[in-house]
Amino acid sequence: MSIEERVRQQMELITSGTVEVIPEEEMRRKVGTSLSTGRPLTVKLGVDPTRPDLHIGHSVPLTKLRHFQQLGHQVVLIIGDFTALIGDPSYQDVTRPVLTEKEVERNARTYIEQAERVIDTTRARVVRNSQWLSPLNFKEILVIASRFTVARVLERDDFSNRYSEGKPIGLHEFLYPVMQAYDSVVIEADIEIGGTDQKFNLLAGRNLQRAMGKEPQCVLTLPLLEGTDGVRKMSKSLENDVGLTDPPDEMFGKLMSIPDGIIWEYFRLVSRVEPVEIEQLKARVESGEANPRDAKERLAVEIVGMYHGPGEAERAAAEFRRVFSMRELPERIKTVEIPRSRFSDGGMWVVDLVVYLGFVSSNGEARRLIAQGGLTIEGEKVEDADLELAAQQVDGKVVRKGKKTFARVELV
RNA sequence: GGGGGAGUGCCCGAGUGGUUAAAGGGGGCGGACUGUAAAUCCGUUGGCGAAGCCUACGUAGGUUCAAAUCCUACCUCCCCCA
Repeated sequence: MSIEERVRQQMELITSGTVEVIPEEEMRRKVGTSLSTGRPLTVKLGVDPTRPDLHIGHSVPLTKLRHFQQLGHQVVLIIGDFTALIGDPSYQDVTRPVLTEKEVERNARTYIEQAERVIDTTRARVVRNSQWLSPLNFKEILVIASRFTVARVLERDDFSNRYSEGKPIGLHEFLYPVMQAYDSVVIEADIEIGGTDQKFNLLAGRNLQRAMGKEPQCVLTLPLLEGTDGVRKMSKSLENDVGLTDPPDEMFGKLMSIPDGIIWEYFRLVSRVEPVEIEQLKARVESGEANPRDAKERLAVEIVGMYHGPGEAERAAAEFRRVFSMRELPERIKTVEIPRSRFSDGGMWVVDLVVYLGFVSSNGEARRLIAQGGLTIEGEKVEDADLELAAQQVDGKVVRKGKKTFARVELV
């Protein structure tokens, strides 16, 4: 096969699912040079260990890294343990809270573990940017920083919005893109990938490399995954995320709760279902032949399968049908032990029971729950908030709050 | 260094002496409906075994029969000028 043909093949996989490749021609040239010299390209992805968990949104760039691995290139995962101390100001409307080094380190470790679910970390270089950022002295920092201008940084919407709204911008936040750019200089990245929100930071790397006499990297941006609310970008802090370590049932439920409108985006970005098949499925739903619920179920099975295996995915699907479609009891219900002593004088007050089970955090909330008909014991609705329960009325019985919270009581 | 402005419940935000546990929205919780934990609609959303009583509007004092609202000091933040 000719070099040109192989370049074309590689580019097809590389550019699939991307938003922008900047500049595309240069990327093609790099791939060509790599193929003809046998030298793999260095592909960089930087992640900030500001949070202890990765969610399926993070798997979008990780999946792209895996594509590069498949093509034989060298992947570098940069754990931004140093940059995390500042926090990326991209698309933030407030200064991020400062993390302690200990928190960052703990997050960094879980990041690596979780990245292993998507890429082959044995073949990837995993490095921490504190390695080279931490030893820099003030003079060196000034030399690097002088390659950037305030006007340039202020062009960014996130900064200019905050600025015009009178919100504070820490001086250190200006240095964030500078540091990320310097990472590219140090590891001599050929390509850096990131979400579209990273475009400025990614291009900063390209500019700094050029300014410092290195070959500038190409930049590849990927779409941001919307959260399960279908409105905002997926983020743990917005609580609209699907965590990579979420248990199967929870992961499944969260995926079933996404609005219909973003089903296809999820399929494209975080599942392994082939594009052709996605299009067919979409067409069937749009023609009314198939139900969106079924498409969503398919999606949930795929994704849960990726992280927990197909067996667990099927189990979670069956469980979901049972609990939410059929309104039956789940297969596994957590058991809560209650000492018999709580029943000593006559019985246990329902309100106490609900609080004890951890269903609510106050008596008032328990009363409200009962008043609104959201509490059942062994399938029977509790109508009276003053109800006293005898031991045999609850022992071994299933208490249910709303649709999705269950506990089996066991007296000890 | 000078001048001005702001701090309200989980979040945003209204309220400038009394019917204010505090409008409205978001989020949460519950219910109805369904195709699902979508969408939509409705209810609810400080604590106390619920009577009444506590606690709450940056912090501490004060004025008043009565304070989120007025006064004083302090803390924190922001803006403008230099």
